[in-house]
Amino acid sequence: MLLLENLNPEQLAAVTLPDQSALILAGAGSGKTRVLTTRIAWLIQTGRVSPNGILAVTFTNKAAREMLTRISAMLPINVRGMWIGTFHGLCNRLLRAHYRDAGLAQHFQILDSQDQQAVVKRVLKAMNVDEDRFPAREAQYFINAEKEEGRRAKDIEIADEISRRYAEIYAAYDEQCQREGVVDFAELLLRTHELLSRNEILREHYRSRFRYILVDEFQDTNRLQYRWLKLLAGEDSVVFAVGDDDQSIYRFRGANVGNMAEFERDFRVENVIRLEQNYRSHGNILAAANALIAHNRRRLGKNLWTAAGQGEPVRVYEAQSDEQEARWITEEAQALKREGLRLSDIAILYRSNAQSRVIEHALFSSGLPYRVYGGLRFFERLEIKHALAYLRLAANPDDDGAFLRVANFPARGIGARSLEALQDAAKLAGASLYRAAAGLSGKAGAAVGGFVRLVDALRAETQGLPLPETVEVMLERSGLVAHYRSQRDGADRVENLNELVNAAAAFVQEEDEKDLAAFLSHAALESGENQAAEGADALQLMTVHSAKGLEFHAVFITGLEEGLFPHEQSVMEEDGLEEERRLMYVAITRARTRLYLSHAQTRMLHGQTRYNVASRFFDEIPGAVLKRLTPRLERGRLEDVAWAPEPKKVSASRAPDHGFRIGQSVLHPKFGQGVIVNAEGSGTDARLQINFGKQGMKWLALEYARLTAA
DNA sequence: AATCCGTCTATTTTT
DNA sequence: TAGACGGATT
Repeated sequence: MLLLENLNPEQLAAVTLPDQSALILAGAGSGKTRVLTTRIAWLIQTGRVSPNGILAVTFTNKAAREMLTRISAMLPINVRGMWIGTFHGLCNRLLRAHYRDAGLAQHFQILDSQDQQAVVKRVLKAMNVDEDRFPAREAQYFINAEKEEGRRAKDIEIADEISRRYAEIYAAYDEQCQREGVVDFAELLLRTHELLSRNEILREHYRSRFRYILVDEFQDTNRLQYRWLKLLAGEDSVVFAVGDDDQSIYRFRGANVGNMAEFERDFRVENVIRLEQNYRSHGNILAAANALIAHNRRRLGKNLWTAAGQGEPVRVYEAQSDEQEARWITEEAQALKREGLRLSDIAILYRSNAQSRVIEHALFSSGLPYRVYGGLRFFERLEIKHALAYLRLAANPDDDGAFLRVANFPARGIGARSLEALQDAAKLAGASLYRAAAGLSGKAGAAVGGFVRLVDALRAETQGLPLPETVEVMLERSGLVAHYRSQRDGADRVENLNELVNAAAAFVQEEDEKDLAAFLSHAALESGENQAAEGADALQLMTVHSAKGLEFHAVFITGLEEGLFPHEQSVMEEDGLEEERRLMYVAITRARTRLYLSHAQTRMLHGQTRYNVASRFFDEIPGAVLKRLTPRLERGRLEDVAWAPEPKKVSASRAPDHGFRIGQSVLHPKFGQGVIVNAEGSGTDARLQINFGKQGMKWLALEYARLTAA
């Protein structure tokens, strides 16, 4: 069969598995997506199932789109019948279809994290909660965590005053959302789960429809998502779960790798297939990755191999400072460019976003084009949020969040006092702001009344209009475009607002949907491109997390220092170090042919200079695959975190006369390798504070300590 | 209603 | 260092 050509034996076995649930351990670069999509195509082509019987779940819209495109390329069928999407997207689809059974408003809106936080804040204020003791951030986290455990406010075990209060906040928050007809991300999943558990007819309907369920990135599923799958699959569906425990890097947002083991048990998995042949990286790179990840204890076990040769060694660079590291990256990238490499095939990775600044600075000075991933995305921009708020009010006037956002934007004389009066009235009546507005009198009533009429007019005028025109009318009538046009630096925002019209047009065309509510949920569920894609060939700067799933010819992993990578906060956490190591594993396996690892002795962090020791990950990679580009500064192995406290400034007027400087590596006959982190005194009084890593931090008198420069 | 200023904080991120 | 936020000021 044409479909199955060029699959390796393991891939073939996975694709053609008989009707039993299976777990596919797919290593980095092992052709995971290919297996997933070919499996679907094979199921359909061999007549095991019609497209209608397929449910495929992914984590990102990007992955879902990719799957869809690949399948349509393989099969001459209409892919519309298949349900392929993210957990949230699929839940949204289900809830829209059964909103009444789910107890939701017909045009319920979806809150993104920002919106959710705003609702939480409003609830806290209305409850008169002390926001120092119960910060909105914490409350939001609490609510989401509880929802992900499948618990409602009433299910929470009250242990103390604090948990009692949080449970109350949770309850009030849910009531508020219900009143407004809005739903947060976790709610989409929980609501669907509750709907299907409660409603046997619906449950059986979907169970018998989706005979084949496929899950991508299974290691990233959280508890609720897993329960959701179990509920939907029932006894008879065949679940094909693809994942890689070694690439589980999202524990902090609820991902539960344990789901993999649980899946094996719950679904009586007899087939665990390992895809270990890597088609991406050269031998040395894989050797580094394998050796590193072998240091983790909790693994399902897997070893990548490649038919390609050893390739180049992994290059290691030690810089004096973060700035020098950045300059070196720039030079090296320029050299690669001269060799003919496309800049977009070079990635510069870091553990945390703050690290990008120095690098950007160096790149900017050198004139090398680059693109930074992360940051604000299209639908998260303020002007877009404002525009969407008008649309949301047109679709669902009870959306208080949207109401508050734009009632006085652009300014129309509705001040804080008017809004407070309105909120009081709404609270008293147990109604939304929009509905309470009618009962408001006086000056406030007049101004608010004007806004309500605007919303009504907007709804009336856009009735029956095509979506893009609805957006256009809204932009004009709301006064948003006029407002930004009059601002000196509003040009970009006006441009973005116009872009929203295009987004609506694209949505109508691609999704074959013309409903405003559908467009709004699309906006919430798919927050859009991370940054306008610049056509120019540019270096790719991103965190290791966002590099997952990507590959590059050359990869720089920067800031490989204790405290940074592995991050100091993770080292304290249970299992934190193992996750950092998986993160490093993900970073390494992004590279096809060239890999650079770099670290700096000195780094500016939070406005203070820190003296960092090289990451322990260097010690976990065999020296044979490494090639040092800088003179070797061998240092003690670090089992625990070690970094410098704040150094005292050595004033220039009393420059030390002993020749040692802060940040320098030294050798001590008893304590071994260390880094000077502080110094005081001079001459025979000179004392140095040295970080000996595992041996600890010591103050030594220079006169007696037999120190040598390392 | 807009702006200024001091305080606080500071992994990782998708939906 | 630098951004976000809340409170106070103009």
